[in-house]
Amino acid sequence: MDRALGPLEQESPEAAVSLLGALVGTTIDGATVTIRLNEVEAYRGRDDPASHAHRGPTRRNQPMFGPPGTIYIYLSYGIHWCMNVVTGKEGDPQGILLRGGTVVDGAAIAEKRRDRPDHLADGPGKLGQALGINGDLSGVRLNEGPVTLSGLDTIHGAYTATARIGISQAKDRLWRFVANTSVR
DNA sequence: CACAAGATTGACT
DNA sequence: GTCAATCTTGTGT
Repeated sequence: MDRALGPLEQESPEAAVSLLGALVGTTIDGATVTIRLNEVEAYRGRDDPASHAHRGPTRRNQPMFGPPGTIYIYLSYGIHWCMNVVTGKEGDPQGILLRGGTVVDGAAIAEKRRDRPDHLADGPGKLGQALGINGDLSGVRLNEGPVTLSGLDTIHGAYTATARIGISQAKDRLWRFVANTSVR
């Protein structure tokens, strides 16, 4: 694995914190969009009822069982492509849902994809749309193709841990991490 | 094969 | 605050 992705070998709740302030990007058809992450959520496997991997491997969640640094993309509500970064040990399904961030490069491209000038990546579906991703990229490795991740080792500011959003199970686990506004 | 639910968003009242 | 859109996936018959 790319040495810069070392933090992804940790358990997903710990790795999630290292993603705050990191830069995720795509280069598709020559167009690059880069987003600084400020909101992420950790998911695990068998022990996490809210996880897509809770009931074992399926065609969809297969990438979650891959090595850290793999990306897992799924279609939410039949409409939105959402992206996860796989962490932990290969075979032990864990992932981090990228819920939000701010566009720091390629804003014109993101605005065109979103068809609006604001709210470019303040939500998992919006972030996916701004990056221009789809299911074809699920299972691809970070920094070995069109999807990049950097800045994991950067010292970031304070953050807040809250319950995850939109789930009906395991609501007591505070695995949603949001960078405090001062560091955005 | 049938069907219910879903890691969301945006428009509308 | 409320609610429809939209369709894949997973599970059960």
